[in-house]
Amino acid sequence: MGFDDSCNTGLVLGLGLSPTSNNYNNAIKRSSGYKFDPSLTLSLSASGGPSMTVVAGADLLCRQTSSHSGVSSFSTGRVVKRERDGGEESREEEETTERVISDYHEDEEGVSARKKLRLTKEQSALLEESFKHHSTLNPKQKQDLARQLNLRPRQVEVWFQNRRARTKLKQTEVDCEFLKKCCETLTDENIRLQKEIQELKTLKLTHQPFYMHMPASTLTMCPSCERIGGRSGSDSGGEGIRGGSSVATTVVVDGGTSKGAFSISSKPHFFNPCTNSSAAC
DNA sequence: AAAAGTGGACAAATTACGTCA
DNA sequence: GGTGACGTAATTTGTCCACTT
Repeated sequence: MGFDDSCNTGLVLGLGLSPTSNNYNNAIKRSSGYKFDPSLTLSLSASGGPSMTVVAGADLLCRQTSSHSGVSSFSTGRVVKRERDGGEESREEEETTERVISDYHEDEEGVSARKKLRLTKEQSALLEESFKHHSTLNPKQKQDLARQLNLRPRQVEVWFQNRRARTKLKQTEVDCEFLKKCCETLTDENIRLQKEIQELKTLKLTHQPFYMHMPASTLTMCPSCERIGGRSGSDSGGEGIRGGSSVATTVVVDGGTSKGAFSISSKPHFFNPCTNSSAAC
C-alpha cells in the first residue's frame, strides 16, 4: 500500500506484520450482551506486537500533527472521519457556547493546546440519567442529547465511550474481588475436607468393623436402610466425623446483572453410616 | 454472486488536563 | 507554591459490520 511505497519493504517484511485476530470485540458484538468470562489472564495486547516500532513512529508524527490541528489524524482511514466530524459539527458549534468552541486555545506562540472541558453537574447528571436508560446511543439520541447539553455530539459520544469503559472496569474489579473470596472459601473448604479424609483414614485403621469379628450368621440387615446391623451406638464414628458428614457448597456469581453470570456448584455429600442410621438400626 | 473499498461505530489503550490533598 | 495521585475528557489505533461499487 502507501506504506510500502514510503518505507523499506525489507523492513516491513522483517517485522512480520501478520494480522492479529482480536476476537474479543467480535465476541462481544455477536452476543446480545457483554459476556464476562471468569478468568484472569495476563497477555500481551495485539498493539504490542511486532508492529510496535512502526506504530510508534506513526504515532509520533501523528502527535506532532494533531497538537497543531487539534482534530486531524495521521492515519489515512481516520482523517476522513475527523474531517467529517469537524465538518458536520462545525455548523453546530456555531450554536454552542464559547466555552465548548474553545476546546483548543492558542498560546502566545500560536501553538494550540488541548483544553479539557469540565462538565457541569447538570450535564453530568443528565448524561448519567441517559446512560441508565441506554449505554449506547444512536445518532439521533446523540444529537438530541448534545443539543440538550449544549455540547458537540462528539463530546457526548466520547463521554459514553468513557462511561462504558469505566463501568466495565468497575465490574471487573467487583468480579475480581468476588473470585478472590470464592478462592478463599474453596481453599478453606479444601483444607477442611483434607482433614476429614485424614481423620477417616485414621478411624479406618484403628477401628476394625465390628461385624468382622462376628460369625456371618449373627449379622442382620436393616430393612429400612439396608445396612448391616450391629454398629450403631457403640461406634459413633469418633470425634472428627460428627457434624462434618454432609457438605453442601453452592456459589453463584452474577455480578448484579444478567451478563457475566456463572456458577460453581459443589455438593459433596458424605453419609456417615454411623450417624445416618435409621430408627430400626 | 463475489471481491474490494468505504464509512460508521465501538473497545482498548493512551495521553493530557484539572483538581485536590 | 510545588508535587504527586487521581478522575476523566480527549485522542489514537485496530477491528468488525453494513453498505456500495
